[in-house]
Amino acid sequence: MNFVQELRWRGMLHDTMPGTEEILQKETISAYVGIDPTADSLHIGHLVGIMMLKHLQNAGHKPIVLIGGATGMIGDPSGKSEERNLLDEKTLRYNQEAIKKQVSKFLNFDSSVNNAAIVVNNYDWMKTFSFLDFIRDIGKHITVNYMMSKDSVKKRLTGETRDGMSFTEFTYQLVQGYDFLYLNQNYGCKLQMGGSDQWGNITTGTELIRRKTGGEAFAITCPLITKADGGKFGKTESGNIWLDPQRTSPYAFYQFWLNCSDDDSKKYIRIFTLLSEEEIIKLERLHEEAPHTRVLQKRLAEELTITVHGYQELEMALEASQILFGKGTAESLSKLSEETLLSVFEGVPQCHLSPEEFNRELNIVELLAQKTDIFSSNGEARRMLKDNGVSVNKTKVNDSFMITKEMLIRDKYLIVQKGKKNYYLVIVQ
RNA sequence: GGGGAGAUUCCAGAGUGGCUAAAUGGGGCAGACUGUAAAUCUGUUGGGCGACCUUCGGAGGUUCGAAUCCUUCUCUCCCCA
Repeated sequence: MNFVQELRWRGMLHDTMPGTEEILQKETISAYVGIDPTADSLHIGHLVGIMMLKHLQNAGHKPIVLIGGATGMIGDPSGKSEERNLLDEKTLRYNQEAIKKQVSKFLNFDSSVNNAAIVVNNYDWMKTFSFLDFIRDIGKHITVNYMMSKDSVKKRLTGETRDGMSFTEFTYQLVQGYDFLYLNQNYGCKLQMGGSDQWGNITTGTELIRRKTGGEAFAITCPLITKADGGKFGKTESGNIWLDPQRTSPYAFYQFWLNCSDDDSKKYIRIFTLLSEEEIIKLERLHEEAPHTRVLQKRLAEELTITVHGYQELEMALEASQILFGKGTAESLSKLSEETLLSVFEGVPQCHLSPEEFNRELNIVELLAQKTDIFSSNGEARRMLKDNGVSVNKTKVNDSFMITKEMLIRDKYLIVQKGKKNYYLVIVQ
């Protein structure tokens, strides 16, 4: 199976430029995907692009990860993002290294392989490119008419909201187009891949290459990842799901995938794992037979947690899930060793209290809203208590509940739950 | 430079002197049901136990009383030159 076919059955193919499949068959090429270095970690929204590169590399081609140090400062007009901040070079390099480290869990960077992945940063070639040079050497080749016809631009000018658009944003596609040209000339890169929202930007690049050098260049886009309920993929109440364990604990990461809806997990397992088609179909059949066992979600969560965090962290996440969602009781919690307890609750918000607070009995409302910031106001805490939404050490409590020293697990810990899934660890010391 | 429209609680969007902490929808959170799912239903969504306090772009003013009227400032969008 070739690369394009692979993407197709996995539901990762939205559009290709004519000739793309042929050139991939005919020769070994290099292709790139761009990533904005806005943080020192990737989040799971970046994973689709990475997986495209992964399949590309598996098919024998050379993947290039382009860090958008320059373009990231401008901001794509199609995104609803606020004004971008200028990253200083030090932060930029730091983020780049961090991102490379994460990407290397997926792609092979071993330079002894002839299709080893590489990371480049467009800041390196943009920083010395003067405005005058740019408009003369690059801007000349693309007409404003052409640029205006892009959806991302049109939407801003004539769409419902008519936001208007700064010149800077308008320039974006040209800068991204130049990246492609640069990579084409310096790395022989003939293909750019990205989300379907990138189509316009990518074709500006291929157009630029054709007009300036007469060279050939191609595009592949994948559908934007959606959720069955229409929500934005990769976001939870608490924000992005990051690959960095400091930002999203392996437990939370595992839980994210485990909580996917049935429909979504069918899609995601194709996109985010390397399982074969036969195996996925087999898993789906198992899932149909006994949906409640969530075969697909479990496998998806396991595969990804292993790739990103490793076996050991997966074990930990499984154990934590067992304790938090199994038939955990106050007793089972108190039986845990301190070490296990802490590892289970790693990544769970923690609050610290001094033992003096417990010299007398402490009212639950006071604890939740004043001593800690589990709730932002007394009223909210009371409301939630009244609605039967708060548990202490796995036991539901009401608003007259008093906390005593004796309730502390190992004389130090108190497990507070807001609803079913939101845990808080109160540490008394 | 000229003209017009607008800025409301997380978002969208009603409200044009007292009955308005502010309709409705979305989103969030919780409860029931369940598979730690989806769908559905229910409750809740400024703070305070309460008397009350703080909110409708900013600042002043009119009034017994203002999100609503006036003045001024800031910002956004549209149209004309």
